[in-house]
Amino acid sequence: MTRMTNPLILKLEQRDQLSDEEKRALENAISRVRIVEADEDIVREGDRPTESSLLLDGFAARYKIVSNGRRQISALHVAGDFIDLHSFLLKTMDHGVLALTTCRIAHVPHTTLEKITDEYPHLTRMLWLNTLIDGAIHREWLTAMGRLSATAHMAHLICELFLRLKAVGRTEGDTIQLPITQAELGDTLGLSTVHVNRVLQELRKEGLIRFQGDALTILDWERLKKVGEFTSTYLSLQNEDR
Amino acid sequence: MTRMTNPLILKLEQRDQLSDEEKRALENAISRVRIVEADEDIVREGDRPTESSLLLDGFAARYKIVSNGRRQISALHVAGDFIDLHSFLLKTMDHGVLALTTCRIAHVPHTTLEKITDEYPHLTRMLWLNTLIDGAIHREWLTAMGRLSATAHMAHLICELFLRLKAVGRTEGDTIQLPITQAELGDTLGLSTVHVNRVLQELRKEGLIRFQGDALTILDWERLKKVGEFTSTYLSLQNEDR
DNA sequence: CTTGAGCATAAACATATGTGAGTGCAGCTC
DNA sequence: GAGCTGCACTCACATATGTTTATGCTCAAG
Repeated sequence: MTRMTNPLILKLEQRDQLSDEEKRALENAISRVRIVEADEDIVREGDRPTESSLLLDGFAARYKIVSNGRRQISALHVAGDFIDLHSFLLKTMDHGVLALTTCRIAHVPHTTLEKITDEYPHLTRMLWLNTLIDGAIHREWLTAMGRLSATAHMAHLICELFLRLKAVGRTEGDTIQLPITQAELGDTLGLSTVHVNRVLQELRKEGLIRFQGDALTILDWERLKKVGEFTSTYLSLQNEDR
Repeated sequence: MTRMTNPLILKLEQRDQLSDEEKRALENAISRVRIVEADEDIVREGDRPTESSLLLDGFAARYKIVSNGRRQISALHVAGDFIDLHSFLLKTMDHGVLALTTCRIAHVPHTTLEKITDEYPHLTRMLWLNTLIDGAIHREWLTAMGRLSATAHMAHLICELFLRLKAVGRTEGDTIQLPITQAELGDTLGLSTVHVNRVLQELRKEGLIRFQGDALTILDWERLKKVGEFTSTYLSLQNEDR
């Protein structure tokens, strides 16, 4: 495998400086890299992992199945996301994580994480920050789900994904690769597949996006933001002392 | 004020042991206590707090207002909850926090939190855990909002609040004091006030709850859990080494 | 004792979104 | 190149939930 910047480091460095020692500690934390194929579980509900999974490449979704078989996706993960860092302290997974595409995953043993919390306070805060941003995204999704129309909600999600992918260098101009089916989008937004389709058509008709195959292009960022009532504050994209 | 167990310590000790030194560090972290009246903001969106607020008594809500004036509540907080611990690292508040009742609030300066992360790794992990549980609750709410019926969602919320209040000794038998209006419940569940009323009537008619004034009594826990598809795993109520 | 505010409740009606069933295309496999 | 399979996409119809407006309680203020 070619040596390239770990996307987690890329992600954290947008929020605060990391010392060389901290970066080394992170790089060394990775014990092994694994490939998970699309539609396979990366972690299952009820598992008690002894290591956490860092997504190096691909798309993954945290999800939960409810009684009538319906599924809700509570988070979408992209390169650089520490998928189940929370299992380090929460111990038991209360939801599963699914690979939406082929995923390249690095593993960090919980014992290593514990050592980091013992020895690197600032790096610990940065990992904590990472989970706090996940929480902020959850809150934003709750607001969008509860109080925005389906169309606005979809626009919001697209804005968010674009910025998150941009933060880890995964955009090409105004285009992102979004290899997610409409059914999966429905499970993310809490909508039916049919309605996802209607909503996407509307965004297309309004000239806000183009979405063919996996390539999603943002045609009018300002209007898309407005439709989705999107502000990026919650993503904490500023570099600050933390 | 009478000296009584800090509800945060109570809350954390359900999840793992705290040493005397850690408890002392927590007690000492509190710089001043303040009363906030019902319907006042505790923190406002856009604020950059230099201290975090710990709720000692009362009910508070994290909320966000969207364009047409509608409001979404993304979290309900009870005694022992560290309302905006995340502002320690996220810096800028992306939402406001409102007192739903008169609230007694302790303040912990961010500088003190930083010192704790430098000196008390295990206590740091416990505070981190605290924010992780908030995140787990967010995910659960997302699932309930996206994929449960309004009635099930309400039942779910009631189950959760009951257990969370029980964990800090705020239940009397099967009854909790829930001084929250139906409009506020609507903003929490993403429903209209009218529909909240319908749904509560249904739960009453089914003999699952009694809810008069502020007193909410659970009449049939098992059936309420079933209706709300509630499992408590996500609340991490087990004591474990963390 | 009256007034008014804030809520819970109600009924009639409106609509965003869900459901079920089906079509057609693009890319695989054999 | 025939036949699958997985998706995007459509249409007709169903329904959960929202909206508007109004009523009546309860409790505090005067």
